[in-house]
Amino acid sequence: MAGAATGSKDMAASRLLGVFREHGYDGASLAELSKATGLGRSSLYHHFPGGKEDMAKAVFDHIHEWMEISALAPLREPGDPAERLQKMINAIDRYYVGGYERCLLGSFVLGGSRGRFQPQLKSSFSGLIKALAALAVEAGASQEQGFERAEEAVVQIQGSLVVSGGLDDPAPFRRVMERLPRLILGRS
Amino acid sequence: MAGAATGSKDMAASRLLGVFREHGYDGASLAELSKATGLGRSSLYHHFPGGKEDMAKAVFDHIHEWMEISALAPLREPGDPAERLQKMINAIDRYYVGGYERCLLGSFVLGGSRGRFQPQLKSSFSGLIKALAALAVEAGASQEQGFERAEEAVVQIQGSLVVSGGLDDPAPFRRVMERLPRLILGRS
DNA sequence: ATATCTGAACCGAACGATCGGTACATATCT
DNA sequence: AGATATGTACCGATCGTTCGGTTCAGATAT
Repeated sequence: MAGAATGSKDMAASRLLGVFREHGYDGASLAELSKATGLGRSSLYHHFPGGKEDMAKAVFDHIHEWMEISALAPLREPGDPAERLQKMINAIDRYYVGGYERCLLGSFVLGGSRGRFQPQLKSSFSGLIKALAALAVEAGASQEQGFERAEEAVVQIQGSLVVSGGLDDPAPFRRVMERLPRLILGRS
Repeated sequence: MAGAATGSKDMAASRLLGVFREHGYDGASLAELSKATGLGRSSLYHHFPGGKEDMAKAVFDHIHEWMEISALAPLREPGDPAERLQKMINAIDRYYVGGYERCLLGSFVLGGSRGRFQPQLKSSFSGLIKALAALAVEAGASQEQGFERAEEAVVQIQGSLVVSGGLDDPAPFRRVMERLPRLILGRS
């Protein structure tokens, strides 16, 4: 049992994530956070002494870890760029349940709590863009092209989640997922 | 002075818009809505008997009206498609202050209050997509192509507002604004 | 003309409920 | 015993909403 030390806290964070995802930061109440985790109020404050804000930070860590392991790691493996990109796309598709689930990052950006979490948001978005840009460069793009393609990819992912949510129709998200390989790897 | 009858209610709605835009639905408190409009709490309830939800609905109407007049009307005028599109792009750019201001539609989609306003959200997004699609078709695209381009345009606008907000950098939004003409009107 | 009535617009105070957060005594484990 | 974890009861602040009451322009009545 070497690396399994993150156990209970990580479990809590994933439950908290669900609540923040559904209600946003302001909309997520301690009552629901408590119910979702199965922890009483004081237990929550034991694990997250900084209160609600601390819980949200833990959720960011959780997301960061997920992104690193499930989305970015495949991009850095050896092998065919197209295959590695597809692994990441599949991970993202699973994460957003085909476009039916909201993005917590987007929710925090557009919600009233942007300022509080700007560093985490910035780090998440730029990390994602950088990893995708590296892959694009590997696939033959120039540094500048690679960055532009990567930024556009993240823009389209985020935008499609908003539009799919607004239309109550996962099709826009699905179409973006299909466009991603050509967008990142080039037009041929 | 014929059509100026929408006066005070519309004025209030535009002030309310600012608060909802900045704090989201859950984050916007009656105290701030009152301060922003200059109306006391109970005066707000006089104009919006349905309370906070009613105020948000009024804000949607306000947005719908703005979109119809400032963004969509130019698209329907006679004249060069590229020029008409550029008018709309300029209007959007002004509306989001070059990427520094949030989108209320996106905020409501990603926030906890999506279900309450789904009809309005759906109508706004699909109206925008339809108008852009019509212009694309006029510029030579097939029906299907036109719709795809229009959807992608809205996806990119929304996505760039999220990414620009997350990175605290208006550049992604600006780049999308620059890409829009080619995206809608075709590659040539 | 002037007194009377009406109703829209407005207000601050107060409501019950819930908010995020704390204190503390009791478990549970080592 | 001593540290870690949890449940209960509670705090003041703020939430969205409602209430009682005032102001004042304009219609109506005499």
